[in-house]
Amino acid sequence: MELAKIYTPNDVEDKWYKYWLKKKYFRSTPDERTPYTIVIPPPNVTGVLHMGHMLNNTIQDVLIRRARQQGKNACWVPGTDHASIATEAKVVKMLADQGIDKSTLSRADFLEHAWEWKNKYGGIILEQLKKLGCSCDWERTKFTMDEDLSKSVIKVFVDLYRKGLIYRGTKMVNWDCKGKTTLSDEEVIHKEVQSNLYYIQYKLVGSEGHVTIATTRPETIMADTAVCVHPDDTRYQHLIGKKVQIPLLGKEIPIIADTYIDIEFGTGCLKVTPAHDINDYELGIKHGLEIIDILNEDGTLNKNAILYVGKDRFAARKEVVHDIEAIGQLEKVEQIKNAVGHSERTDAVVEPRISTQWFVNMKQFLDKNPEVVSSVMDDVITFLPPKLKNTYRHWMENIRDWNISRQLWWGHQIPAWFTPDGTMYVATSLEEAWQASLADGKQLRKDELIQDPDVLDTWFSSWLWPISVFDGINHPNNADIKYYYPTNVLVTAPEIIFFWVARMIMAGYEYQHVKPFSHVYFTGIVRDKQRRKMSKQLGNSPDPLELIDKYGADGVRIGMLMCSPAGNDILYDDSLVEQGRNFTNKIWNALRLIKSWETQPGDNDHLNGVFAWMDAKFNKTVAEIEHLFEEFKLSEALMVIYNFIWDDFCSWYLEMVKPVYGGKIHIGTLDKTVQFFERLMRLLHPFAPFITEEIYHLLKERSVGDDVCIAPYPSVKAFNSLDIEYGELIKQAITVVRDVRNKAQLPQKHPVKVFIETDNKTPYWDFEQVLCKLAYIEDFEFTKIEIDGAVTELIGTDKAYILTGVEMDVAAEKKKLQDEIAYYEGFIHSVETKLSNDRFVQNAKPEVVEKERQKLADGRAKLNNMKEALAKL
RNA sequence: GGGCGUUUAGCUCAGCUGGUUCAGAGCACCUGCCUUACAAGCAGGGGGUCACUGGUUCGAAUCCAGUAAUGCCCA
Repeated sequence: MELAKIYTPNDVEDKWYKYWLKKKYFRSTPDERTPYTIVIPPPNVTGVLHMGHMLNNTIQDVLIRRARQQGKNACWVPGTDHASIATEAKVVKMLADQGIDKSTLSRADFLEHAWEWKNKYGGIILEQLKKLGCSCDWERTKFTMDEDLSKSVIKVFVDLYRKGLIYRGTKMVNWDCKGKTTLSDEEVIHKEVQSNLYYIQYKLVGSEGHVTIATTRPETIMADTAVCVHPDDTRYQHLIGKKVQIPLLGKEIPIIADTYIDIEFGTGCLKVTPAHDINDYELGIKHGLEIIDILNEDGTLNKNAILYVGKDRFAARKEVVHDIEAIGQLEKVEQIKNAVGHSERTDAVVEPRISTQWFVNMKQFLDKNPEVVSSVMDDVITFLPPKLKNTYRHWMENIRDWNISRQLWWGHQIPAWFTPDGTMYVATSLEEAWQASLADGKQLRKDELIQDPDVLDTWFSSWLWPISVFDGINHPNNADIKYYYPTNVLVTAPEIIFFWVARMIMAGYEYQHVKPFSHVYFTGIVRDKQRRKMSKQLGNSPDPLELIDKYGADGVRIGMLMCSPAGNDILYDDSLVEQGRNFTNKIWNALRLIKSWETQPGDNDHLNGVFAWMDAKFNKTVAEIEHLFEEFKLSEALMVIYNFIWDDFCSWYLEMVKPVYGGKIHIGTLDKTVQFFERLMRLLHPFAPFITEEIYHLLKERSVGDDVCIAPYPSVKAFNSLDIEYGELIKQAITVVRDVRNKAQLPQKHPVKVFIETDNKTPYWDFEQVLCKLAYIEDFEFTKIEIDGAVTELIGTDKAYILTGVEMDVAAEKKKLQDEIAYYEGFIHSVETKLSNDRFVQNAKPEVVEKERQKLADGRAKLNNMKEALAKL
């Protein structure tokens, strides 16, 4: 068989992915096996695969594939969410490009366009996940606006409303002028920016003089309804109760006093704008001030502003400043740094705005479900890394009500209907609402009931995800939800901790009375080498599909995972995926080597030690990996496998069993080797699904259904550590001999004679041929005496005399020995000091003391050997 | 301003509830090799006062306190 010299992943990957799908290996239905469930954190339906997704989904796939191999019923549910704001924005833009203005469309027409768009472009990301090798049960693919999921959302809304956990209220909310909708607090990103602090004079009414206020938002002066000072502030005390005039506008407003004012900040005199600042709003309520809203939904000034009507808030700001300066009432401008809220989706500067919205009463919700906090704090749900528990608790303790209404069309329309007299009916359908109104004695036609035009926050759908994908809201006891819930692990980014993790836990306890998942694995953020977050705007992110194309999905997966412990950011660099690709190539070439061997009968007893070593070491490695998986240390587990395959298997094992040039291999050795290789492929498969499947099948003919994808994952088995010790000793011996040659600048194959002085000849007997082959030893013997003219080296506590046949550099040899003697003398000294310290011997644990004694004995033996050798020189 | 974290090799990170002269891995770097599986490779090698200061202890990278840098979240 001809195998390419370099591994080419592309064909291999497509082939096997199709094969797995055909065999329905990713399909899961409830049965008697233990379930292992992961629900994908649904990406936006508008989304395309980015580096963060790659990392996140690789981790999920590793976990799910391993579980599948372990014989669990592995179920990974894929899907997308409808992303109200982002999707609506895209559709609006698409329509605008076609010359259609959204405002000219009816809601129904708009939604038709939106669905059309979704069906055409939505879910690209799911196709991309297939390229990455993700083993989702695609038959279970869900979308938050599917019929059953929508029903779940409406049902939950009505239920929570009836329980008094959802209310409608007028409050100061975050307004996104670009998206023209409110946002929840979590959707507002505070960014530190340079701002101007304008000092503006307000003239006193009825007397000379003025007060000066400081503001970063001068365009809001038209909405001022008071000026406020601290009652103890001696600068202003005499002015309390008087009036000032708003510049330009000339309107008179009172000077009020409140202890809320920070005397130190600015001038200690605050303009109060109840409609456009949350704190001012509170002040306004307290002092009964008028609330004047001067902003339109798109951020332009409305007629209430009287001046600058129709102008954008930022344009108005400039003009206000300019005009105030012109009338000499701009005192000064200072540069300050302040945090300004931006919309997570549109990046528009968020305006505080009074409006009537729907809220979830979070405090009450948590009081009702105390497990939401305790489950995380008590590790009923474990967080990885655990440090995020604190963040979680802190948020929970300072939680504010969740604004769940959005002024959009794309999403779940709020199931509340209003009668012409303003009575509201919350119900799962118009029919139900109408019936309720009839019961109230209202004589209305159905079409007189008007539904609230707003939709629900997308997160109000996705918080139900672990339940709703199994239809557990509509059918609480169906077979799926009973079998798959709670899920095992949620893999997500730390940025989502409040949006998702927290709220999924809330929904889980409210509706299933059980946690939604047992573990939450927080991935890091993928950044570039300069630690900048990867983003489209910066253009610092590679295209994931190009990467897969160039390095192979396995290479990319390995590269991404190699260096990303839970919670740590990953600093992406091409060299990572390059390393991944190199590794796949290494494996490929190991296969090529094995496939090139021709077999012959005979015996291979001389390799028994090698087999025993490899076997024991494999089992030891499996145990290590098992342990690392338990702690979700996937990077480390991968690294262990990487080293085992590259070093132990390729660099040592294969070299040991490899026939000499032109020679043939014993059939039993080939069988053994194929077995080892196969076990390694099973071990590696969760990380690199494609190449492992390919190799698994190239290693030998397989019967139907014998695929690595479902082959048992190697389990922990007992092993004899002596087998490992012997192998490691021989490796050391080989290295020592090579090193002697190297130091003497002799060619690698320069023949040498080696004499070993040892108490235990077994390892040398077991490995003699291998030792001689790899170290190019011409003649190997045991000895009980010094060998003249030989370089002396230690292999553990054994002594090796190496005759190179070349005059040795006595001075260098002496120097080497002297250095080592000095080292061991120091070592022995330190151990002796420790042991002669009574307090150590008395206080330390007995096994620790025993260990120290052992160290001392070992050290002394070695020292003696070296001293003797030195004396001979 | 409040809270949480981090600081170990040039880079990215391991180092569990103190106990091998404990300082480790991968990458990068240096030296020598195109040795018929692999130069996407092989054989070797150098490199760190564990941020700083003090404390606890027989013993500290590890525990405690303070300092300094830095990051994240919230306001």
